[in-house]
Amino acid sequence: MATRKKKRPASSENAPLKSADLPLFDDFLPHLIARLAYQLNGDLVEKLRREGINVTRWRILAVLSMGDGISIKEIIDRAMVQQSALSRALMRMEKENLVRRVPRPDDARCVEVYLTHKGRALFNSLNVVVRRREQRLLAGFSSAQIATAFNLIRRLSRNLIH
Amino acid sequence: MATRKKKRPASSENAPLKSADLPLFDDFLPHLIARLAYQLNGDLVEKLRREGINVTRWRILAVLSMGDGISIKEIIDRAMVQQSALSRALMRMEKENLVRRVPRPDDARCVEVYLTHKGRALFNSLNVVVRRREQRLLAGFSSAQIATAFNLIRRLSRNLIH
DNA sequence: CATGTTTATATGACAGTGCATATAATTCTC
DNA sequence: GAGAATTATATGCACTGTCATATAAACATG
Repeated sequence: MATRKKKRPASSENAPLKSADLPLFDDFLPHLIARLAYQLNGDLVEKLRREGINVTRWRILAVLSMGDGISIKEIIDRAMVQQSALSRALMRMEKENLVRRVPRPDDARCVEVYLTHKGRALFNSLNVVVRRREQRLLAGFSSAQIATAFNLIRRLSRNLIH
Repeated sequence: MATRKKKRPASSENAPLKSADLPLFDDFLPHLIARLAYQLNGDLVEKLRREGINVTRWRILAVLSMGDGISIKEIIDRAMVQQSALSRALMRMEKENLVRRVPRPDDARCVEVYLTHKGRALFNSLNVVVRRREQRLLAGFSSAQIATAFNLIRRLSRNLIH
């Protein structure tokens, strides 16, 4: 699978080409990023499966571990989960005693979400394992290169903010 | 600054956990990459929705446009879609006349998948739009920086190959 | 303060996915 | 060349996610 033909970049513009001449995606950064994220995700899924949780739940736990008592609205962008999926996920997690949902006193529209002890313990135990992915990802990088990597990803991300 | 536009929920008042001491994910490269991919994905979904197709289908079209007549097995890793999901997606796409599935003559276990004219036309029309994402992503990058970006992402990806 | 608007979450309907496994074709081994 | 093992794809089932919309609370405005 790593045996893909290389392309000459800059040889021609985006003229309509025969499909055999189109190494379309190996030179397309969004695709490379999608692939990298896909690989990382597979890695993560595998680690979470042992504990029987999925990526959505992991992200929710992670967000909450950074600060409890926030509303669903506030979780959405941090956890990268849609409102509707989040709402359901949180209800399921409440049933399993991983989180607690409490109506906000001064605004009954909002629900404050808290980690339970069980939820926090689960996060902590998983975090140890999950954190190791970074080492493998950055294997062979000097600390200067690591800094470059962080800056680059952050800058790319910033470029996409509307 | 992945999270500049978000408001901190006044961490000092309601934090049994010292969230300020736990910059858990903004300094965690896998998470930054996941976020970047998430942003890109949202972008892509939006563009594809107008044509009524989803990301899975887009990836299948893209892979096939690079070279027809390959088997499902060969599509899996290129399209980043699981075998089972792929199998079904292709059946649905065949019903909509976007692809053709033909048993391979010398090995009837395999199915050769071909783009139809309609499928190829759809890909071409979408590709024009989708390709523009890269420009936005790389806005403000010098060509040297672009080269660095490609090298970095490729290197990170390579590190995850077992 | 009745009513329209906005904001936050929930939910019905249903498409899509993943896991485990079934089916079917090929290859291997003796 | 019969039976076991392997390979490629399909499928039943449960679950998750998405879209559109419902509900419900707070806010705004005359």
